[in-house]
Amino acid sequence: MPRKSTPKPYHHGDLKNALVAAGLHILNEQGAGALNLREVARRAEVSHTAPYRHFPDKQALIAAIAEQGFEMLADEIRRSDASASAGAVEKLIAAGSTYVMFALDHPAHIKLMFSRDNVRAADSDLYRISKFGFEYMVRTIQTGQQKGELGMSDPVDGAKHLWSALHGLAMLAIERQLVMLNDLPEDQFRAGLQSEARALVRVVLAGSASPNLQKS
Amino acid sequence: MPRKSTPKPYHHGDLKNALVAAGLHILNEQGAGALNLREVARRAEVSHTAPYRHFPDKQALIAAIAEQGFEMLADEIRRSDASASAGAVEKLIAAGSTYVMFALDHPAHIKLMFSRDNVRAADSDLYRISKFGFEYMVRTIQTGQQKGELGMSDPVDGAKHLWSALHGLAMLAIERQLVMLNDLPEDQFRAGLQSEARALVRVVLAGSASPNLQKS
DNA sequence: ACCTGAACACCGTTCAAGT
DNA sequence: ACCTGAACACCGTTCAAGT
Repeated sequence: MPRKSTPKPYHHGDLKNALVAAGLHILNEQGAGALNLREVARRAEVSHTAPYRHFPDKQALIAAIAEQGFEMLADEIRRSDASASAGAVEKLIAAGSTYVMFALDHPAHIKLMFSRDNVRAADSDLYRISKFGFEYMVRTIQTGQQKGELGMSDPVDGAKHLWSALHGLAMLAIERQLVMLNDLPEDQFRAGLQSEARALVRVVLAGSASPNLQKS
Repeated sequence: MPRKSTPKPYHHGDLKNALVAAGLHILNEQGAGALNLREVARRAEVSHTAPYRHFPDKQALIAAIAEQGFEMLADEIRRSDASASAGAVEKLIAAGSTYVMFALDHPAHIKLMFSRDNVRAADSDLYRISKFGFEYMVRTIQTGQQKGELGMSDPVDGAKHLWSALHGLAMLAIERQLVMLNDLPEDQFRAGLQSEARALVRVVLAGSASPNLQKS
């Protein structure tokens, strides 16, 4: 008899990806506290030991979920680059805003992505993709300098400052540490944070271009 | 017979504080993964149910540990303020560097302090002390403006930008995301990060003072 | 090759007792 | 008032079996 289209979704072919998808779902719906191997197995409808056929331990599954997160973030940055207008400043503002909005939309996921406790360093694919955002900023700054749109001295320093500022804003936002935004309704929180992100990129770019910064 | 000076350290008087101290010790020595109630009880040499006489649940103990962390951080910022020279820029650079160095010295602790998963919002003492750093920056910026040392428009915006940048740098540093520092030996990592923190404060202050930042 | 059920050590929490 | 031991539900991981 021919297989129906939805009887046993995996159980054989693609359990590995199904487990990652299940983990992602749990992370988004129930948060990091609910992300455990047995729950993942339950959602994928396999026994609680089945995941061990595909991942050596819990950390390996989490690393795979983190990698998927960095790929999602890289996709969004590429999309933001494509739809932003041509100038380097505009592209950096768009990418910065995208980074912070990604964090707001996937708070548990981005915390997991940047948690050394959860994510082993060993995986080189994970390492590579985790640097995408930073390298995008370096490249965009370099291009902007060549076109005379940015007055910054060192692109790597500039990207470091931008990334620090954006990452900090994102983390403080998802931990509800930004008092001025906390009491706003969901949609205004989002709009307010986006505006903060854009302003922050402008401030860092302006500061990086400022000539009178002696070393210390 | 008279009590010796070290036989049963608590068991009565101050178990609550002893539990917080034990938790702190575990956090610093073994990391967040090892911080659980039974381990805390073991280190305090009481039964694994004794903590429930002082904290309703694990989260309450963690909130107390977080509060202690914010108090330690506030102390360090006060110390930094006292020893920095008089100018607002110097004070902000010193405080920013102090913030980042605190994170480097207590990585598990500061992650716990800023983790909404672990720390309930309910405790008003905790809430108050958690705002100390931000409010210090607002006050210092205001003073600097009054003395004409800072050209910034809004002190709250300035403090927000500074805090975001410093918090981001601190988090990225402790998660070993700053590639350019990772391969350095411990002491050079520390020195490099401190230099980054100081440079970052200068950049944000310069950018905040920059006149040509139109709203978006 | 891939999956399962029993089993072990461990944790958070509750509860009936002990002093 | 404060502390303890037994007990329960739950998790990560291992292992001997099953198809």
